[in-house]
Amino acid sequence: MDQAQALDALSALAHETRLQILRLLVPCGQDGLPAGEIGAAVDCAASRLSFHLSTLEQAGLISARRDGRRVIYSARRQQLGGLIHYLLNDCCAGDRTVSAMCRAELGLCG
Amino acid sequence: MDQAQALDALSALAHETRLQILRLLVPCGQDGLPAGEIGAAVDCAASRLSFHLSTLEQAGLISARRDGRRVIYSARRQQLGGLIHYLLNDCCAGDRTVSAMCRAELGLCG
DNA sequence: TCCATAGTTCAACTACTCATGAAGCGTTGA
DNA sequence: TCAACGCTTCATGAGTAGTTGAACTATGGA
Repeated sequence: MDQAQALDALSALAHETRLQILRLLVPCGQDGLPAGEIGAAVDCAASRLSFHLSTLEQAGLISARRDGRRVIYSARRQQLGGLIHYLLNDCCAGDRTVSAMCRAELGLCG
Repeated sequence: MDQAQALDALSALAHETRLQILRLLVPCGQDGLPAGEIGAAVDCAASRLSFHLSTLEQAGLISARRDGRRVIYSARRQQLGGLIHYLLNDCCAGDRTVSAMCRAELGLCG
């Protein structure tokens, strides 16, 4: 992930509804959720939801596939990992204070 | 860090100049850099720079102190770590794919 | 006290993002 | 083939973020 991609991803995440959508989709893995269920969960009108989903998709953070008349969205977890990787490595240059904050989450020995 | 703080931080980071500023400040640690040097490094007019610095400061990502007639800015690395922690833990719920992407940066044994 | 330096704040403008409702497109079942 | 469903796209308007240059504040030195 380069700076331009990271900026796209950060912009996409910097919105309450879209962050909510991602938090909803990550645990669902590859199965994902249809747009309608996402809209109900985040209490969002169809057209607005579609806008937010397309923003997330353009940023590479989610992907869509059609299943009959429904469209299933799922989180692209590699891209999310890539963003965090970018923040840690390229942006924070492996800074000790920053990385120490993250170790507990990753079951580390360091 | 809660969702509101994370959203502030993400918004602040989602701008090329501000991301550049942070990448500049992190390696400087507590010493930080005066506004003038930051402006020269990121090629940014004074008033615009001041605007971006205040955005980063309001988001809690940098802090300012006066030194004579200069104002020294330094990265608040704990907040940066907190944001990454939030993305890993609260947003991605410790997802395996996401955390695997980050392990290499942290010198992990897992 | 006066001037120069270092930054910040303000006002005006531009550009972009977001929300809304209506119209449109693709799919399914009668 | 027609209506219903699920979702997307479009047009519009409101609000917000970003840029610019001028004016302002604070500090230090002559």
